[in-house]
Amino acid sequence: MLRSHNCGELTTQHLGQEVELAGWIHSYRNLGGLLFLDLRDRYGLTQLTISPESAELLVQASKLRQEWVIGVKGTVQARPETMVNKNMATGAIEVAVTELVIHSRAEELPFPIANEKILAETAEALRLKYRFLDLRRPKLQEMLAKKAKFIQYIRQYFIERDFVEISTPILANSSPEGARDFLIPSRLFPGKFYALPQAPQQFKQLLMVAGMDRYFQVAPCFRDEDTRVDRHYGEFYQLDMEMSFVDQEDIFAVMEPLMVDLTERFSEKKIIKMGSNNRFIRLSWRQAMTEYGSDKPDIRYELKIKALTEIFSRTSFSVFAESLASGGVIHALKIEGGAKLTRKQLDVLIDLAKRRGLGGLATFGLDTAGEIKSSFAKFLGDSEISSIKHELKLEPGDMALFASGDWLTVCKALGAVRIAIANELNLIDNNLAAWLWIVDYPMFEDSELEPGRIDFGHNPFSMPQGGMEALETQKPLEILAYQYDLVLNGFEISSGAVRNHNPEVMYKAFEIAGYGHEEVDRRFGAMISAFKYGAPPHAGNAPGIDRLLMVLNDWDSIRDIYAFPKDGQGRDVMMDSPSEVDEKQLNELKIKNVG
RNA sequence: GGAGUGGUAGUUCAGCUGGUUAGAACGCCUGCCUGUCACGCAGGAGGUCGCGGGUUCGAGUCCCGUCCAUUCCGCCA
Repeated sequence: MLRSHNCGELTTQHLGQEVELAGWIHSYRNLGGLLFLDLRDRYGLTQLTISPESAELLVQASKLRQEWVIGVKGTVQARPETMVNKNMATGAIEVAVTELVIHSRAEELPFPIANEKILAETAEALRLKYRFLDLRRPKLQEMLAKKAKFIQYIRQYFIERDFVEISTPILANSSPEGARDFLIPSRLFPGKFYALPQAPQQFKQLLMVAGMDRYFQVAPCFRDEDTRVDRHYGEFYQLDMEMSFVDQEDIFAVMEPLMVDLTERFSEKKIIKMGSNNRFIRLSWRQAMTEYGSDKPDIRYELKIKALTEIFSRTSFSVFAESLASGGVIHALKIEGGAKLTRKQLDVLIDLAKRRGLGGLATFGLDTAGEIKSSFAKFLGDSEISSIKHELKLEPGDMALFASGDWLTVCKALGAVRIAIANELNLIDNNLAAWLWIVDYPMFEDSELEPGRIDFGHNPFSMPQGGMEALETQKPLEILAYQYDLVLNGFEISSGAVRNHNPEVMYKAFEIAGYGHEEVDRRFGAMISAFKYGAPPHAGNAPGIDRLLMVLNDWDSIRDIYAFPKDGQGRDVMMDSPSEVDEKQLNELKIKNVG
């Protein structure tokens, strides 16, 4: 061993002991005759002193620089009483060095490691290129350790409940379930491709058919989509789980206690807004969209939206009247104390609404004296005005923003405005964790690409509520699915469903979305065929592990949660991937180099 | 794919309406310093102002193009 102790463990209990430490030089302070070094390793910092008794040692040590790796032998001694550093775990002691060995030197650093203030501002591109240096910071090391414990806890939870962890293939098949695939050319079958799995969806359902009725996996998932603050490029991990002979309630009953445990153990946040029986609140998709303008609403703050279409059914305000005539709706977002918003703040909000497809926002508020301040009250009748006040329970100082137009556009735009206001008015309490389920998703939706065509709303493998009968008798857009999302503080944490395990129902559902029998067989052949040999009813879901940890800890970026993340454009700037490959490799794969 | 913002020392930034030799802090180098912990003090090195073109007597500054970075949207469970 090149050390007897680590840099975080020595205390006054070790006084007088001869110890060996090793680590990086975090900082050095050369006072001429006396030299101090802070030695750092994963466990902490320990101050080393080199005093003039050994002139040779002092000369040797005066050449040391930041981030060199050294080993020392020395004696633990108490610091003089007035020199104790209370900000340091090992601040009561220091090690008087008697022997010093330099394990390796460091060039001038591309960015400062010891200076957190400057480091925090350092361009991410540079830190990613030197990720091994960035990872020397305690914050990132703690993150990696915490993530490991987090995953360990999850595994333990499922193992204790008789779930079996099963690995599914990484070399899988292209699946037309949403995102862009990563393709891997086959050498043995030129012209054919593997795809990295976007999720183990089909495999886990096949495991249910196989009878492994409780499955889970910390599953790597791959999607070739652009990054976001909460979306890492390319690869991420899901806690994938599936159960047989269960319904939606059973999945909730397994997931909720786990999420509560994880919140309590791995974040400082207090859980709020639990529903009855201490269970998570549930909102239907339609209700969430109407009241919060989002299918992943942040309910840590109120700011609710209200549908007020009825009030204006005979309005003479032409903007609203025209909207209603073309089947539109009118919703209002009430802002308590909103009358204090400045013209400039309102303009920003209106601009946001316009970018989200609205013509604008109409304002209706009461100043502190109770007088109406509104951009459109002059076009309204008395009964409309009193209905607005009554329905929104407007008090002096309050204000509401009105939007009219197509239902979904109004919902989404007001949802964006709602979030902007919460940020602007500091309504968000980061000490809270607000969990909820969004349920009753529509099975189908109007295609955004081809108006008039019908697409799956969410996941084609979900069981329609009402089963075959619903598919045959109800209007497609009115059919709901047993589909549920788990939401925390405005982030979608998980998505899941009761699966459709009946081949006939599946063919029918696909038929409605415009897929013929043969096409379904071609694309989902393995699964459909398996369902013809005795498939149990099953359901599951798959929380994103990285995103969950990020939200629980208020880490700013999903990239903080990976040891070696890709940058904003999906590159690994440290390893320089993606990169070009040898001609020989391309030839083996029968790929022509077009570059 | 679209839009916004930015690019000046190793790093983080300043540089007003165009004007002499482009600055600061930290880091780096040299010297001094025996209780520092953001050590202190003195001195020094370090710059193709992203790149190309243009306007001008004169461009880090203005204009055009281009590349790169970054945020949001599109996309995405």
